[in-house]
Amino acid sequence: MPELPEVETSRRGIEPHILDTRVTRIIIRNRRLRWPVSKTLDRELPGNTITSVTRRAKYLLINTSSGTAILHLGMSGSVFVVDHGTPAGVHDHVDIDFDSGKTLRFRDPRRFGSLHWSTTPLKHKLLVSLGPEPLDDEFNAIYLWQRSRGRRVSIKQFIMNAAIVVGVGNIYASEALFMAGIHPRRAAGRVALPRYELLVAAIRNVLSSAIRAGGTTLRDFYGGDGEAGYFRQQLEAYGREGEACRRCNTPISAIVQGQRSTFYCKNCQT
DNA sequence: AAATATACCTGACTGC
DNA sequence: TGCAGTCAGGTATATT
Repeated sequence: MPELPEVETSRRGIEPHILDTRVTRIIIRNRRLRWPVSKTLDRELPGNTITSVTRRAKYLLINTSSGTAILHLGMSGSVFVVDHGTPAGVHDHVDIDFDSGKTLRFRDPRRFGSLHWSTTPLKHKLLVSLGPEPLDDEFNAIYLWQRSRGRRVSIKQFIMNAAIVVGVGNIYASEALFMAGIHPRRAAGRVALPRYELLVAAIRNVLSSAIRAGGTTLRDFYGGDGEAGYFRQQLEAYGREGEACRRCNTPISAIVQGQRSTFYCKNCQT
């Protein structure tokens, strides 16, 4: 599943292949993604040259001088570069052809992904209310502490709220709270500033090491499926119910919060 | 306003 | 071996 590190890895992977090349056509085999893909995209994208590929939260922004394609990979999406004419599979919903002979292909079995066209992408409805990037300086302990005052929502749901901070998915939320020693059910408003220092460091740490891992295992991303469980072996809490905590040997507990599974150590996290 | 539930979708897995 | 049922998960949106 594409977490922020995989989206960033995808960005780094595709950009050199499509930068400064011109879109010759777009083929949309299935418009029924999370939202129907508008025909505006078919009309506006072809003919433009790619100026950069950037990322905001888990959105990939494929920029041209006259507008931006906004792509979200959802739960099961991936993008990769193939040669023109490579046969498409059943879940290959969109192809963007370039004058280089290459095709950028979007594959998404569960169709939770989305694709939009915008001339002002950062003001797009989907992006305008997003919180800071977890690896930027404006995401820090004081910021989190201030935003959390008076909030009774659990700390886990708080850090997964994209209006607070983007890019912390279900897996990394459990991991970061484990690293910081904070109980996932604790109210966000009852976490003290020093513990937010630990939490911010943990979030940065887990995301940046996953980006490094992603860069390694997704090396042959193009044409591959890119779904390798590159971070599996590094997980300390997620998916380890009943297994020994690596710190204290207490069996890891599993609970459900907001319809999502949470894993934690009831001895180490308070 | 904040918190919580729901919807979207299908591959992988479980139990009969 | 097949089949029905369950689960997973990002996030906008609806509901409480």
